[in-house]
Amino acid sequence: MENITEMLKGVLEGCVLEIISRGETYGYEITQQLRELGFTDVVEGTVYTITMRLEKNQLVNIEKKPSTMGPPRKFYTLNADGQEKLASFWEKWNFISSKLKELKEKKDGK
Amino acid sequence: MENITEMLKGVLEGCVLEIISRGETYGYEITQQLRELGFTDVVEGTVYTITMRLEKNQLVNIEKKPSTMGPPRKFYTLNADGQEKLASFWEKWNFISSKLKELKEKKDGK
DNA sequence: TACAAGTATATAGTATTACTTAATAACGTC
DNA sequence: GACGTTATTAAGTAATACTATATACTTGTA
Repeated sequence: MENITEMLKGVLEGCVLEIISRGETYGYEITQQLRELGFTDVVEGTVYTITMRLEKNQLVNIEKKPSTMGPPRKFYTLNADGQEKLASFWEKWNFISSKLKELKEKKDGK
Repeated sequence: MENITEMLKGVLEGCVLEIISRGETYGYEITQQLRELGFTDVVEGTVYTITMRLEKNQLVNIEKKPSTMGPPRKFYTLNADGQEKLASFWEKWNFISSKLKELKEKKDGK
């Protein structure tokens, strides 16, 4: 499939928020989960710019914990603002998704 | 609803391609159709940057015709490359859409 | 000891895209 | 002629994902 970068804009951050909302997790693990989901080309750098942004916008709580497998991990959880942002993300996604569905169905003559 | 700009990236161009594929049309009319679809905040300038890009990437045929309502209109139709790009757009959309659905459904415990 | 590989975080710089704003122009009508 | 609608264009901005790279800790192994 062709490059999906542009279409991921605004979507990837929502995915990260959703993954964090499932329970405490850290950057490297989030990257792996995104790749498992199917976004196989997502790399650490991309996820870290997102988590940095979440920190900067104060949407997450942070707790640093040691790891037996490498350097310390920064665990994230959503705070109230983060949950609000997540809800807003799904709202926007549902809106666009419904509009695109409308457009597509018109195409197929349904 | 909050600003959906970022989420429209990569999506709006696909919508324009789809609208053109329905039949010969021009920038101003495309803008109106997008607004009717629900993207009420889309303005001419945004659509023209997209049609300019389509021209530059040679995805459209262009025919200039006079209008009784104002200045001449530039009518667009999709060429073979444009249709390919449109198909690629829907492929990418279906992919991301299915992944997001997966993520959302896991959320709801379905 | 040295080195590679896996885990983990961080950051500077780039490309793409939608948006903002404004200019220009043709036409009808008041 | 002024104004509203139709219609195209262009310069500049902001946001985001990606590229590439650096750093550091642990384990295995040669």
